[in-house]
Formats: sequence, C-alpha cells, structure tokens
Amino acid sequence: MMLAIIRDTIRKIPKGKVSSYGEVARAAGFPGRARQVVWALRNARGLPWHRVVGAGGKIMLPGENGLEQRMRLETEGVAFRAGRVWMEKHQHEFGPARRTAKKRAVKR
DNA sequence: TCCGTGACGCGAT
DNA sequence: CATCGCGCCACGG
Repeated sequence: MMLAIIRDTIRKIPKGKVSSYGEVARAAGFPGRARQVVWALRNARGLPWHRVVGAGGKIMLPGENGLEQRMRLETEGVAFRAGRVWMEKHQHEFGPARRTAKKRAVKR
C-alpha cells in the first residue's frame, strides 16, 4: 500500500539529512502526493518525522512541535539559514524513483 | 456515496 | 521576499 512505501522511503533519510514532503512522495513513486506523506507521518510512529520538512526547507509544523522538530534537527547537525533548513547542504538524495504498483518482470 | 481534512507545492500577485 | 489561491488525493465520518 502507498502509505507503507512512503513510510519506507522516509526511513531511508539518514541522520543529518532532510527531505521535503514532495521529494519523499516522488522518491516513493507517487509524484504530486505530498499530502499523503503528511498522512503517513500523522498516523505512523517510529519514523524520523523530524527529517521531513516543507519545500525549500521550511518547517511546516506549527507551534511547539515545530520548535521540537528544529531542535531535533540541530541536534543531528542540520544547519539553518534564514529560518529554513539549509537544503543545499542537507537535502538527502534518494536513488532513482521506484516505480509504482508495477513490478518489473525480471530485473536484468 | 459525498464531503471535509491536511505537518503540501507552486505559480501568480 | 511574504501571501494567496488552486490543484492534489487517500481517509474517515
């Protein structure tokens, strides 16, 4: 199911790196479904939720939660520039986007 | 079944 | 720059 794949993708973001909702969606094979990433984050636990931010490195969580996210990221060594995560330096590069709902017959 | 929701993204203003 | 509006779509009531 989509949420499982998305959660898997989120788990791949290493410490010290971040990604955006839209990027995660794309990397998971669901371009344009940033909102489903939010869903996945809201419902699942045990995920490195703090490593997912808005496009451009903006913290989208309001209030205290947002402050906690920022604190967690800084603890992992993520730097901020003008109130945003310094994406050029910390954005995680996912491998080629996996294809959705279609399995390849035989790989190689 | 229809409708509102949501930690979004992006182009326009 | 900061805001706004609209498109996006799985879920739950």
